[in-house]
Amino acid sequence: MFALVDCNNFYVSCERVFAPDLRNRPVVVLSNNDGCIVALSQEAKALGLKRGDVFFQVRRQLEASGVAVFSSNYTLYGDMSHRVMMLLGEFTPRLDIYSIDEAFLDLSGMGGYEELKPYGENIARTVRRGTGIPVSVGIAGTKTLAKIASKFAKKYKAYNACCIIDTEQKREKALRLFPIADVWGIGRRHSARLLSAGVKTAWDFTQKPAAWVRREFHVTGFRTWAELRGESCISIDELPQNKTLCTSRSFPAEGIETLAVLEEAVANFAAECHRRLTRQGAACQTLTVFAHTSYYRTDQPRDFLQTTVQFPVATASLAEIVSTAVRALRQSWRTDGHFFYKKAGVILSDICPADEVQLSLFDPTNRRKQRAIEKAIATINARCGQGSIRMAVQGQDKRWKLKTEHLSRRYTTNINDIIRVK
DNA sequence: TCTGGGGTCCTAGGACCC
DNA sequence: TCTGGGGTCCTAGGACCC
Repeated sequence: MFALVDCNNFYVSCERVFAPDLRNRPVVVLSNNDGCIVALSQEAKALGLKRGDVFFQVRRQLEASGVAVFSSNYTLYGDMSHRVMMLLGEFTPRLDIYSIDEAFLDLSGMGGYEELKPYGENIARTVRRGTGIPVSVGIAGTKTLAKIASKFAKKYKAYNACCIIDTEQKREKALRLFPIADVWGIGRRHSARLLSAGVKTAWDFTQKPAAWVRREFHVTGFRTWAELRGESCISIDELPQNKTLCTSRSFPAEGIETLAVLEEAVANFAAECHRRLTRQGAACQTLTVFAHTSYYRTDQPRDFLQTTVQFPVATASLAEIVSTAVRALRQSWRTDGHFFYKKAGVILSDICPADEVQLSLFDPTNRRKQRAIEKAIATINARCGQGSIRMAVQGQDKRWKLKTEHLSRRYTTNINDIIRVK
């Protein structure tokens, strides 16, 4: 059996933990740059607001309805996520962290309903008590069915935060109620095609012949079909390793027009990529830098820069990654025009474990010395805060900084922001 | 004025090998 | 008239997820 634990309206719930007056009030959380809505409370959904709504277009409506608005505070959400996952880790030796707000637990060896139901309820209670975050738990024999069970647990209060699909009768009943478009693995395209084939619910899909599903929806669709029928095809992945790693941002207002400012931004993106790369104990062989103008502006010249560089030997070095990114940007910078770059980013790919790097006979770099320096930097940054030591090209003033006009405090990660109880 | 940021997997088709 | 059979690797693009 698998359990899927899903945090309810995660970003909104994180904000509510530290601002209890927001309970029962409509709340939305915005994307970077306060661009669009990425998370909403139930009350906000009831007002007709949707994920993806563009902030400046719905701003008046938000003000008129008294909706609480937050810029996204990833420092807070990341830390809260970590706390939730730590608690979940105590319930199973095999935890599969699927996203910032979801994780699968391997419950193999557990007993029947009488044992699972209190166990699931206990998971929800423990997370709620330990972090303040409400969660929904779904338990079933496949990951796809567990996802469906968690949706029922979230929707109907009577489940007491834990829904279990453990018999054929319950499976059929659940699938007959479940719209095909909401199934994990069925996106907009597939659901449109399924609807035109007369498939409205998850149950309808399971009644289609295997050969048709395999032909029309390839192996991924076929796996979803089999999982819905109770055959487990997607296993627990305890240590997912990134295959690519990307740090990118949109810039506020007009964007960036000078190379110096863009260089500083790209250097910081590269440093962030490096931080995430080394946290996984990995190295990368390929680096890509890109920058482009706004897709929405038709009145300005457009441009898309992209340069990819192969490292001679896979690297995990801050200096090498940052300097290579900056060099790649300079290389692709155009001098024959004047552009306002609205977004830029750094992508690391061909990622492998740092201790499996293929060395080169002709590599002139002193890797041992380099590793010692990197280790010292990492130690100091861990002790004194990220960015205490950084590359000079990363700059100080962050001229490319994001717009975050509705940011909450870093309640859990900065001593100056800690909540005060009077 | 203003429109997010991060991933994975699969397939088809081209280029190449014997 | 009639153009083999078996592979690998790479890339672009599509579909999906949160």
